[in-house]
Amino acid sequence: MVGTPRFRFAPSPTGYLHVGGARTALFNYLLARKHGGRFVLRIEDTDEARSTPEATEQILRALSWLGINWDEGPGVGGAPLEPGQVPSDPEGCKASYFQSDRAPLHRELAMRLWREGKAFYSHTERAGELKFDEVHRNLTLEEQEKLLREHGGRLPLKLKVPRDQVVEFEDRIRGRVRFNTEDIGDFIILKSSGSPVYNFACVVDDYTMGITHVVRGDDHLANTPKQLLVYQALGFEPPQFCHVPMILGPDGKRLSKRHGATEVLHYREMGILPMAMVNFLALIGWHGPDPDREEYFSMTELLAEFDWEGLGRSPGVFNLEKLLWLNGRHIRHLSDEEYLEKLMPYVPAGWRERFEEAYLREIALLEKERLRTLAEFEEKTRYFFEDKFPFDERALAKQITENERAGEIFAALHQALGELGEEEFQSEERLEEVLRGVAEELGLKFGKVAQPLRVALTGGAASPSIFSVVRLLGRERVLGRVGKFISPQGENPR
RNA sequence: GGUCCCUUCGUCUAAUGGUUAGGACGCCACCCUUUCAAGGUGGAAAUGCGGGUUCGAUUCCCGCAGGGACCA
Repeated sequence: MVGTPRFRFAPSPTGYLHVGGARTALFNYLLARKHGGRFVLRIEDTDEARSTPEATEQILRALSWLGINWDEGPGVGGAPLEPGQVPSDPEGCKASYFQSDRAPLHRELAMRLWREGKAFYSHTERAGELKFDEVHRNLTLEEQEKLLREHGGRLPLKLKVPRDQVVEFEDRIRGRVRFNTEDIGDFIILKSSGSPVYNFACVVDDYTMGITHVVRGDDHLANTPKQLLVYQALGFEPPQFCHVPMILGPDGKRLSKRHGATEVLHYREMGILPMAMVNFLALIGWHGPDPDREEYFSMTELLAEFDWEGLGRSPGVFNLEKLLWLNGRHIRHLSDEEYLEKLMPYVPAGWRERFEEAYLREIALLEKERLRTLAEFEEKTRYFFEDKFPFDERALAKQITENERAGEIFAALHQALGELGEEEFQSEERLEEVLRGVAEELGLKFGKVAQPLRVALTGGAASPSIFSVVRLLGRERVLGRVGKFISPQGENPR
């Protein structure tokens, strides 16, 4: 099939989009863009019991959040399929991107296989009871109709799989892969309820949607020979397959909930930037052409550099630390304006109401170098917005309650800072002068004064520049907070 | 249990029939510094095991082990 390459991502809406699925979607998206192709999104909602509209909605939202936009799929082109529509009308068959809409087509083609003697009814419902059903697969159509009637029209339809044949294909990542049909056996394509089985619906849809490249997780590798047999029976030309390795949890097992968040949208709540997530996912199972290149990628850079060549074959462990690091890189890479815009949803509404935008902005920019996630902002800057904020026990002990000179230091600070007017509080230069003066006066290194002050003002041992903190907090709040610690020894003897 | 897939620092990965096995996260140290970050410099850290083929294997082949997936 020459022409525009067509890639697809086909999730089942039985739950949220997890990171493994997101990565598969991303690879397809990048490959489609790279090769001037189309990226198709198909919702495989054939499992009626477990599929929900909410899950579909969630998946679409997650993909959109990541910036993985589909050229065709829900909301983009398409209409429900007419009952009985067959692939003589290929455009029409692309019409619906919900697999459930396509059931008539699946049934139609399954029946065609039956009429052609390539599929048969069997009452050994449970697959695997016997690999090859030598009795039923050899019945004539008439005999099968009779059998079907005897079972009230409810029998599964199985594909008649040729015996002792090698099914092989060229996988884009793994090279030649071979299976023997003796290990596969006849398998169900239509359940007794009349609904198609995954391996059948998938083939019909991929083919009728004109998919040329099937890039999916290698958990599907063992499905591929079965699908190839379906292509063969239907007389359809198969697409090119590419099985990407899976993403594992830190214990080397398939990534699952017990490893922490596997839900893509959960990372949005954590304050991960979508582009950081994309960057991170791209780096599992793929590497760029230049091994010494830094690992930061923008979408533009990914689109330029991503290709088949960099794809690897061994599974990768999801490394949260690296994601957080990359997220920090992406945060710092944002322009100030972009950063502020992206940060705002993570700033408590009350803070935005009660404080001036300029104040918020300054604090936000002070933290820009320090954040690994946007959600961290709230806990890291609470002392700027609330008078009640938590104290780090160890810092409090070290710098204040167990510091013999704390009372003296705070008295001197209170005295010296108290002498400054509101205006002088706005000059970090002036503040530095005064604070260094206090240290000198007490015969202490500057840090010995700055740290207790930092703890008193922020509750912790780490913060932006102490001068910025003092300035932004302002005279009143600084004197208030310092005042409380003037005689800690007296109040709180150790 | 059957079939298939995978195996380089803790993790993501690069490379080659001959290299000091490279980069990145994390870790450690140092620099910067009022702290924490950020940034910079340096360091520790890997070819699963056993056989072959070969002058030489981490690379090719075979077994094993471990992990994973699918089917049951």
